[in-house]
Amino acid sequence: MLKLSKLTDYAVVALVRLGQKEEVTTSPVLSRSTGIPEPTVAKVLKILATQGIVTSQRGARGGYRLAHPLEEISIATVIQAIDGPISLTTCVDGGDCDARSTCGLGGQWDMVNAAIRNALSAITLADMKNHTVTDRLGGLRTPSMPGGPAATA
Amino acid sequence: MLKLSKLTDYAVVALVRLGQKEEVTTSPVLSRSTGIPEPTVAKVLKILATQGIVTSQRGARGGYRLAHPLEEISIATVIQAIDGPISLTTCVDGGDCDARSTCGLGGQWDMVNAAIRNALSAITLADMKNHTVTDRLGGLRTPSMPGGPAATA
DNA sequence: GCATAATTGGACCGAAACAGTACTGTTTCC
DNA sequence: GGAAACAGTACTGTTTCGGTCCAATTATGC
Ligand code: FES
Ligand code: FES
Repeated sequence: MLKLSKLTDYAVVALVRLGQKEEVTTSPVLSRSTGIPEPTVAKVLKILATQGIVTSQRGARGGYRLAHPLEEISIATVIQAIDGPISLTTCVDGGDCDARSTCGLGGQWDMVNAAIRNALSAITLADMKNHTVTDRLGGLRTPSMPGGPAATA
Repeated sequence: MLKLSKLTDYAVVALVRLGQKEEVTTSPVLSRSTGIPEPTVAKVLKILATQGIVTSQRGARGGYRLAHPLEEISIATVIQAIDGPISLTTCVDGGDCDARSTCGLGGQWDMVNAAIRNALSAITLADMKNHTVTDRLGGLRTPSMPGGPAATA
């Protein structure tokens, strides 16, 4: 369905909320603040900590804190942290595709991957917080897009 | 992992290959030509037929043919045909998100969805065939991943 | 210095979606 | 009438995802 995992959704919510606090924040507090179930938000924070997006402080009086300001964290970064690398197809530069020799379009998917990655990198968490979408997305237009109503059926 | 299904990959390969033939082409021929297993390519073609991307001719001497020229079929169209709608998060306009009231970022994901959809719509199957990437992607620049202009505020 | 409590870290398990396969039915040409 | 090819449906195995539980670590308080 080309939808990112719910964990990523939660991650963005938690990060934005975390960006509004200066102090270190614990998982239960963040859970109460966001409405996300405690174990889940804990897991998300854990992953984000391993990826260096948030810094963690273990032990009592511990918690999490943003490693970078909210404006410098792009959606792509969060997605890559949670969902793994953004590579739409299996036949990327690695190449475990079985039909690579015959398919004709060698590694042409990389172009698509780059396009998506750019689109995702252009949006930061600060843009999500308050929808001050600048005109940075102005270059992205939707062109024609055929195949709507099942022309032949 | 934010990767589209393998079926979609196969669909693009099959469609590009189909675009190189003027005649109707059968599933087994297409399978041999692309290296995709027969049953799988048949399934993909079937789905594409229901979505109106290819037209089918039943009976003996039947087969499939492109419904539109290769240049008019965007990647987004194929993805939507196979994988369903492109909606990255569960909390889109529908709104079955459980944390909508507390999360703060109302329906801000729609912006992200639109960005991806546009990026995907900007690439056609013809662009995949021979990497004649026009300057259509000129608008998609990689904006210095973290810490871009941060034009918000 | 030691016990205690709070909090993160990593591992485990069940569930759901996905990919692939097989079968049966309908349509068309020879 | 027979054969070839698409159409639709159903089933099964696999993988990934979402969620939960227990162990390691650190600050606090006595
Ligand atoms: S389908 Fe994977 S390389 Fe072409
Ligand atoms: S997380 Fe779904 S609406 Fe905010």
